[in-house]
Amino acid sequence: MMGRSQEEKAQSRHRIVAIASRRFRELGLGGISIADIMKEAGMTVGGFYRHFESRDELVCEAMAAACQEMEDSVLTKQPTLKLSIQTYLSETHRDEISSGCLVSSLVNDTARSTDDVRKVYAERLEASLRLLESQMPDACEGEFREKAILIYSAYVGALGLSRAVPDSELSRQILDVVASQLISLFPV
Amino acid sequence: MMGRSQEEKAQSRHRIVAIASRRFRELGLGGISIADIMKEAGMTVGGFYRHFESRDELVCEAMAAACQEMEDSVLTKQPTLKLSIQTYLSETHRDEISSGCLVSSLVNDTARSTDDVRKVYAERLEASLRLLESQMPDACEGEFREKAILIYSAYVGALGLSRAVPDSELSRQILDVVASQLISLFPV
DNA sequence: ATTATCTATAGATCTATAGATAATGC
DNA sequence: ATTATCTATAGATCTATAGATAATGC
Repeated sequence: MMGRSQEEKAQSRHRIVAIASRRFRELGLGGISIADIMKEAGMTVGGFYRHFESRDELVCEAMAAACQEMEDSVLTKQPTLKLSIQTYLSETHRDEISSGCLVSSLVNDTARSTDDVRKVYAERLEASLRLLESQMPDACEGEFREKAILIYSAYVGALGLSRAVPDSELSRQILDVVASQLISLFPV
Repeated sequence: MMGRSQEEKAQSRHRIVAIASRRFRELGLGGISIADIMKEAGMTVGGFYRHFESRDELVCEAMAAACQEMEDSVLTKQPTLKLSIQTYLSETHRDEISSGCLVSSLVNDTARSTDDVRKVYAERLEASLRLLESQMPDACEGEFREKAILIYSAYVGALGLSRAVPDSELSRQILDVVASQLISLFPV
């Protein structure tokens, strides 16, 4: 119906990526159609391919955007390992999947995806591991990276399990006991 | 084309469930069509709905079958905690996803599924936790169940991450460092 | 007669493209 | 003139159903 300025086009693209980034985390990489993403961005499906070459390109961009978002929020708000553990393994993080960590919410999807997707994912994982290493208290003897890998594995597993089980009591227990054990393993 | 005996029907059903159970773990719960599952079972799509009321019913049955399979193989073959850790976090388990543990390969799919699916999943998780508890060495002071939850979270996270990252060096490192740290945390 | 499976297809949905429309921007 | 978006649709695919076919089993 309308022509639009280049600035509006850039805003449209940003809106598409932001919505895709949230919906993919919530519903999985195959859980929402391009038509529905465009509708939520206030547009129709026909405009999509002037922004992206393919659906896969949007998947990569949306994952990269989710990574950047994590980078910005996490780095500033979690200065200590204890706070990082409590935040990652919180009921809030469990319930807000569409704005949460994609390393957990898309781990199965990524394993079944293209190499492009997996590379974006691995960059985010490496950044998270580096952050954990930097938060490791000096009291921790031994290799920081190895400990970071154990902590992050427990993160991804515990958050994933807490979202999968139907029993809310068990769900909370998983988050709580993994958090408290990680904290006691790596004392501040 | 043909009529078949009731015994053959039971075999057909078993074949459908066995194939679905493998393919769902490999490709995700939405990653393969009923037509393709039936084709792999040597039949066509038309016969499906005399066996199952809906696709969802097959998903539940296939997951329950995968659970039973785990129950049978794991219980007998992993008498000690150390062996359990080494088996779960092995490159073999990582690479044989279609016969591997569904708690790891379908954790994200389950979180986005119906309550029926989530209940089957939770039963499997509880059985695995009980097994881990029973393998816990007496030297471990403290609550066995809490330790089992930490170990299983690390299992699910580490195996998932090792399948998602594109770098095979990192993939192996994740499995190795999580396994060795778990073993040192819970000495035999 | 019943039924296990087949062929065929309706109806829904999804990706991607074609052509129209109405602004932008030289 | 260019282009950002729209409407419309082609072509593929998926779930579920209808009706036909050829054995089973009373």
